[in-house]
This record gives sequence, C-alpha cells and structure tokens, in this order.
Amino acid sequence: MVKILPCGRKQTPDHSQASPSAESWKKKLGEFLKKRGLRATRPREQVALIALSRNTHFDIQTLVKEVHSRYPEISPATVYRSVSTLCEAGLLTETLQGNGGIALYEAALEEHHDHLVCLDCNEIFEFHDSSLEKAQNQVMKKMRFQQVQHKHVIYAHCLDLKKPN
Amino acid sequence: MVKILPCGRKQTPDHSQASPSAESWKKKLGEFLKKRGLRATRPREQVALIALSRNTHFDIQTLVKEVHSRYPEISPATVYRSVSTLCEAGLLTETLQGNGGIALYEAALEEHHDHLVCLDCNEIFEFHDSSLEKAQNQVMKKMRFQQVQHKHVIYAHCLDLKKPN
DNA sequence: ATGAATGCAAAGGTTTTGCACCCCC
DNA sequence: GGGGGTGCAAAACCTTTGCATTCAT
Repeated sequence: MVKILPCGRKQTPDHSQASPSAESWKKKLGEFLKKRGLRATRPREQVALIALSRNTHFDIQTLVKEVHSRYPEISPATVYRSVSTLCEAGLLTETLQGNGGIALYEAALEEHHDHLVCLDCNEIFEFHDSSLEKAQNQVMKKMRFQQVQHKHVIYAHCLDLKKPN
Repeated sequence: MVKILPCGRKQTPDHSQASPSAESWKKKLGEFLKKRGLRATRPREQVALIALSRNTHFDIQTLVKEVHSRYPEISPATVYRSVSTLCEAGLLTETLQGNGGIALYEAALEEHHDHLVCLDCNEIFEFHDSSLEKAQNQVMKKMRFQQVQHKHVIYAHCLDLKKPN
C-alpha cells in the first residue's frame, strides 16, 4: 500500500520534490529518442518536464492549459504530439478514466499501483497490495494467459469521514 | 469464471438468446423513469432495446449507427441522451476503454465480472474469480473504504495459441 | 544540409445545445 | 394542457493534419 489519507483531506503532494527518480526521466527519454532517431527539442522537453513533474493524475486538457500558461509559445498540437511520444517511451501511462470518461495520465516513474477513487471527496488514491496481485496472477494462470498490464480502479466510500460539503 | 475461449477464436455470443433477464430491463427502466418523473417514449425504448439486447461491448458511435439503421428517424442526439439515461438507471455501464481510448458500454444486466483483453486477438473476455474479489474486499477493509464498484481490466497474451496473422 | 519538430490554422470528428414541434401523462 | 422528449441544425469541443518554417544533428 502506498499512500492512504482519510477522505476529505487533500492528498499531500509527497513526491513533488526532487526525488531520485526526478531526473531519471531525462536519461530515459534521451535514450528513447536516440533509439528512435527522434530529436531532443526544447518544446518536447518542456512538455515532458511539466507532465512528469506532476504528482497527480491529469487529463490532456489540463496539461495543455498548464503548458500554455508556462510556455505560451508551445501550441496544443505539440502537447498532444509530446504526450503520445512520452507514452510510447513508457514515461507516461494512460491510467483510468475520470468523471466524463476522459482519459487520465500519470508519470510512469513509480512502481505499479492500483487506484481507489473516493466517491465522497473525488480524490484518487493509490495502493498496492501483494495478495491482490497474487490472486490476479492465479486467475491468469488458470485461464492460461500471461498478464502484461492491468488497470484496476475501485470506487468506494470512505468509512471514516463524511462528505465535507 | 464466466466464459473463456482460447485466443484466436471468436467469442460465441452465448447470451444473445432471450434470457430470463432479457425482459427485466423493461421493468427496471419503467420504475426508474417513474421515480424520476421521466417518460417512457418510443425512441427511448427503442434505443434501450438495441443497447441492452447487444451481447458485446460497444462504443456510442457503433450504437448510433446501429440505431440509425433500424430506426432512421431517431437522431444521434437522442441516442446520446438515452445512453446517459440508461447509465443513470443502472442498466448500462461504462466498462473499459477500447483501442483509441474510446469508452465502451455494456448491459449491466448480468452479475459483476472483470475483463481480460487478449493482446493477440484483441478479443475481450469476461471472468469472475471469487478469491480475487475477496482479496479486493480485504484491501478495502484495511484502507477503511466501502467498495461500491470497480473496474478491473487485465491485458494479457494467450499462452495456448499464437497470434493468428 | 537534411529531415524531424513546431506553430498555426483548418479540417475532422464527436458530443452538446437551442429551439420549435410533438407527444406522453 | 403542460412539461418533458425529440429532431434538426448549429455550436462547442477535442484532436488530428497539412504546410511553411524553424531547428537539432
């Protein structure tokens, strides 16, 4: 289990600080670009910076606005193009669908985790449980499939706190 | 576990026949509409018929086309409006995202199941495993949340058959 | 220098909305 | 008869694309 906060309080951005992995994406991105014969351009790296230093899940629109506010010269088209590059590079993952069925992304720097959406405060929590993963692998084995990836999102009410509004 | 077919073969539509639940949605829909003060109109019920008698996952565009081909007088706008009504009524569920990140829907008539997307043949399989569910409930208990719903999609390769192309 | 990347604007597609008319209750 | 529902068309959005230009290598 990674981080759990009682519902109603905001999740503290605990990996916004420069973590050991904070710089690792630059290397990883560089390698990917070289391998593909792509170029390390300024706009591309600025989008990467903003997308990968976020500590929350985000949709593209939010990213577009954020990029625009910090780098007004970068066009939405570039943000879209960069996001797909970053996904291909394995630095960004499309994780779950938000309220309107909109795809949300997050940095793929950390180890795998599942998602818990609190129906009271709408906050998204992350967790990891090894027995859950184990059960999952059992099922795959039984079904004779080899798991590559999975998306697991649980929607739940918080038992400790009541809805703040 | 519900249906599992070795990868590379198409999943047989085994609940396309009139099942006991085939008619139950009419009642459920009627109750919902009454409770909300909404009306049981012909277009609404025709869309419901097509959407709920499907046995596969589908995206809205597909549904729009299908509705149009059977009932050309029904406009796309009505399909959209009906789908959200059916979702609110709990008769339709947005399940997972297909290839392009497009939302897929399915009838919520049957008992809960998870999804397995075969990366070799792109087929979507459904499964249910009680120990998996149990593990899940354990986690929720530990985290002090009460689970309402969850979406679990596993992407995997089939061990038995090789990619057909 | 060469070809990839960008910005811009236009195109393409999907979903929502405004409004007059229709029809369920 | 009243108010929700529908169809139509327009609007609003989001995302992709074409193209001239810029820029990394």
